[in-house]
Amino acid sequence: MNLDNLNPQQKEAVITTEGPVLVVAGAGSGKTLVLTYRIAYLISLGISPSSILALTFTNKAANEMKERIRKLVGKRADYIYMGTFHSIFARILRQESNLLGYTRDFSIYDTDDSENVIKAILKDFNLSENHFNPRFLQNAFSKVKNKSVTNEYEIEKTLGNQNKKLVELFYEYNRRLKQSNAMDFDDLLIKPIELFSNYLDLLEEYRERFNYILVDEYQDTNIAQYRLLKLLVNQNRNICCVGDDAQSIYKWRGAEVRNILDFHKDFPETKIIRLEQNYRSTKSILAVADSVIKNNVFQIPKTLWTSNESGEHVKIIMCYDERDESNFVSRKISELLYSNEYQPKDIAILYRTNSQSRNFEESLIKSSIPYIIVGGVEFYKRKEVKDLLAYLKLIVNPKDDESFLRIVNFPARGIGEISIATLKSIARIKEKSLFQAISDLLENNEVNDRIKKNFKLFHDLIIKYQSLLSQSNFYETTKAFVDEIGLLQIYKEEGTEESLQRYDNIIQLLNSIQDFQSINPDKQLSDYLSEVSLLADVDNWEDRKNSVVLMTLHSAKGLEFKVVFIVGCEEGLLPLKRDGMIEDIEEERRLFYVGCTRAMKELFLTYARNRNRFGNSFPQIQSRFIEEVDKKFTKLEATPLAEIYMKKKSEMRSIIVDDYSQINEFDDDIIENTREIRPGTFVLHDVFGKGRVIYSEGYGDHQKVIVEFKSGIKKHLMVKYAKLKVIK
DNA sequence: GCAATTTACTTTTTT
DNA sequence: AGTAAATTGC
Repeated sequence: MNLDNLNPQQKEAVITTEGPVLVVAGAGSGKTLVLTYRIAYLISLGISPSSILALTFTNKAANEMKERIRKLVGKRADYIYMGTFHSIFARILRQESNLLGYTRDFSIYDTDDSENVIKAILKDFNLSENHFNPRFLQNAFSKVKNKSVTNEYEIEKTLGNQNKKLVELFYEYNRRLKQSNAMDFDDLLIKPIELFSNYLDLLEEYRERFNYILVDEYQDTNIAQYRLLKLLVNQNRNICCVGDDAQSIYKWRGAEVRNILDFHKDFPETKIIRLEQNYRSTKSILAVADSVIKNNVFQIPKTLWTSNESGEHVKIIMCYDERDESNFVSRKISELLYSNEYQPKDIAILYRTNSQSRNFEESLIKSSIPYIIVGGVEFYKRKEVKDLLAYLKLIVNPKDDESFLRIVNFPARGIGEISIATLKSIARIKEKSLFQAISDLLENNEVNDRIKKNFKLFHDLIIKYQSLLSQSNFYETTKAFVDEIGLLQIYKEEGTEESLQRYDNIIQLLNSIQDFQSINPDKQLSDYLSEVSLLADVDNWEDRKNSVVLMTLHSAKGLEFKVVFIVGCEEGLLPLKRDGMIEDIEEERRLFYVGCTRAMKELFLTYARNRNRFGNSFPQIQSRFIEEVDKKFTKLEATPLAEIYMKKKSEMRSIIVDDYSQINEFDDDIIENTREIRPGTFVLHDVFGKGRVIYSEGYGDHQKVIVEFKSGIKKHLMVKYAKLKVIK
């Protein structure tokens, strides 16, 4: 194998195949390259691909890596065990499920499902949700599992509050999941630990199989994952972990940077390799990122350097408000696209919270810039999608109470609150799942016939499709099922924009089932459901679409773009403040660092003077991270609106100190004016006819635009003289 | 039991 | 401001 295009450290990381290796890889230092080459190299040495276990952070990363390895070693790449911790161990758990008292068709509950289970428990225990916040409990339970603590005292300590009640609820929660033949995300990590600790011969089997273990994004593994790794590593101790403590951004989810620091304690013979040359970014971008991250006290000292050119200055832009901010970004993107230096897919807009995407969506539409939002209300969390999936889960796993409750009366079939309460009490007495308790309800003389009839219909429906599923392929069965309950018809008849969207989503879901079946002809419906539950937002993003990408800073981890906009760089937003508290300032700083280091050529940092939150506008202060940036590498700018606002504000201050009403009136005027003619606007010109504005600069009498007319010619015009009329 | 209206809550970040 | 939950009226 040819390793000539690797630098000495990268090469060492590739060819040190035996024994524990820790690769401390700075941002953009070719970490993915090293992992792909390392795996390909192992295979070229004659090592069986199926003895390689490669754990990544997202499915997307796994697929990309597999694709790249395939290019190097061909078909053999298909046999590598590669995927996220969750998906790999879900697969193993399905195989060994009976040892743990689950069936192979167990359901996977997402965070919302878990929260619903907790709500149901609180109700049954007569506890107020005000006193026991379900979301808090869900979070706390997850923490216990992430830390993989098992003894009661430790559980109590982790749950906090010295509250025995919480421990009781925790046990009840797990009991109910087990009874529903369901696992939550964390179970997918701790159940394997349980499995391997109880069945040592089985552990030995897996240890032998996975002779080479590789872990990507190691800085974001939690204690449970680390324990799992330690269990699986065999006497050869061929484990290679790649990570960067500066990019650890999932501490809130239980990730432990200590896993990096402590690695050599468990593996004293570890070879530590540092990758410090950055191949991705310009000097300016790297310098900006570095000047901020060095304010963190807790970090492994390292010097990331690059031989790339200095490049453009990093731009810091002050905006008036969030709409001005999104308009600026759209304007700038039009400009970048117009220069023909960049394509839409080269550009990313990164923000701290999903809710920030809305304004950008609006302004990008107005400017006719193709875009794609990664995340937000994810596809698989939408009501209609979850409903259909709940039906399928119930058909596959009749013990799944959560799915049962979700769809038992949707579409409406006359099974209301009272009917369900009756069924619940029967289920509790008989110690059966809700679905299984239906047959008991039907034989119960105290239940009236109307209720019985409704349950009977529902029961027969599910039974029918259970048997259909065993007879024909699951896509056909699902399709027939959707037709029978008239799901598509319901949304079609409603006819609102929202329900048509839902219609499309159901179609899309059916298509994805069909695709899954044709790609994996030997797999079952439960495999599909499992895969779908473990998809991340980024996994669904097809970058071939050539669109500007909008996503959270978290989702951007591991990706790179030629141009990056980090928006909303304001105190309270980035770093994010909640309940008046900033959770963990160093983690927020690392998040900012991750954002900056995604950029290859150009980086824009924007902030707004005012921002709407919960319907009210609040004055904002620029982020401390912007203060920390070494200004030698930046250029400070302001949007026209922000400039006028600042000027006006200082003038006003000298005249009337407290009367802000005049500022607001003034603001409305200028906002209206600059909004009218902007990139994307269609205009009519006396001489040139119809055209579209593709670039705009300046404001008022100084506003200049570039218009592309129908004839194809582009004109630079001063709005003041051009007498443009806005059309549509 | 169901649809329509009112109220409450939301903005962390995700497998 | 926008959405989900809760409450009311039929």
